[in-house]
Amino acid sequence: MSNTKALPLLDPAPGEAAAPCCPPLTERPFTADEAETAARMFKALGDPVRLRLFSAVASHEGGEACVCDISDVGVSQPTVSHHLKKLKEAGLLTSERRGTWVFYRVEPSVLAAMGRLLTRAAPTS
Amino acid sequence: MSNTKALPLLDPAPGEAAAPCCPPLTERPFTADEAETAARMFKALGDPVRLRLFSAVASHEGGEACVCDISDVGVSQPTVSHHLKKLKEAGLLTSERRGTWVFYRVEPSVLAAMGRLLTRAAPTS
DNA sequence: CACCTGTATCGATGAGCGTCAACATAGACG
DNA sequence: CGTCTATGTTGACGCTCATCGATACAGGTG
Repeated sequence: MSNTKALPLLDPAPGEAAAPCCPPLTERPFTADEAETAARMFKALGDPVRLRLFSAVASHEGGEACVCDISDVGVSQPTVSHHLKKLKEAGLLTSERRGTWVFYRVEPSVLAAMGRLLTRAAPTS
Repeated sequence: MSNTKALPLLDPAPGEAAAPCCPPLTERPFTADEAETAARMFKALGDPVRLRLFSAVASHEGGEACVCDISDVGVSQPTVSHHLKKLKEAGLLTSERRGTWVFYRVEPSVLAAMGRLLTRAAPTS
């Protein structure tokens, strides 16, 4: 159930390619709400296995990969599935069943939003 | 104890301002070692309170702030101290006692390294 | 020196998370 | 329809972590 439900970490403003959840970290102190939203993304990438899976998908051809292609991360198959689900719930990945295999694909706008988060707003001093 | 011990998440290559621990996420599948290193940074920012504290320091004037200026995040003072220690251990902050107060300051090179991690290598989708 | 303020540490507690084995489901193929 | 492969789900276990109150330490002030 809830296959279509994935809490978006971005404002899905139509017409805007990537509306970030928050300003750059260095621009303003985060509010409790902004911090909660952004921390969810960071926490999703805060596990080595998840980071490897995400990197494997992101670096794969076309930005998508079958589970069978990336499941060699040293943990059991249920654990891989569990982490992929977590990444999907965090809005970092989307999944699509294609015949026997399930393909995961990165959400490019989220990547851009996170990059903007860490972009130094004022590099001077 | 271990006041001077802070595991650096960057290669402290002399002469190189910011030597990132890892390539961009989209460039190559992370190795187990790279993932472990990078995940430590993400995990440090994966808590709303820590993210607020870090953002408060990063956005403060001069990139540094006294604890008394940023400790209004809804948790007790020991918890604030605990999270600041975690951020320091992750290499994201440095601390310096100046009289009565302790000032925390961001490590700019780490911020740049993390930004590079999330920089899309191939923006042409 | 006594006292006050700011910050760190300690010990405990409760919640959350990563992991696995076992089982369930989906599609392909005969 | 039966079976095989690929993937997701469930339940349980152990560990880590976020949080707090109490306490300790540091430094300024009288």
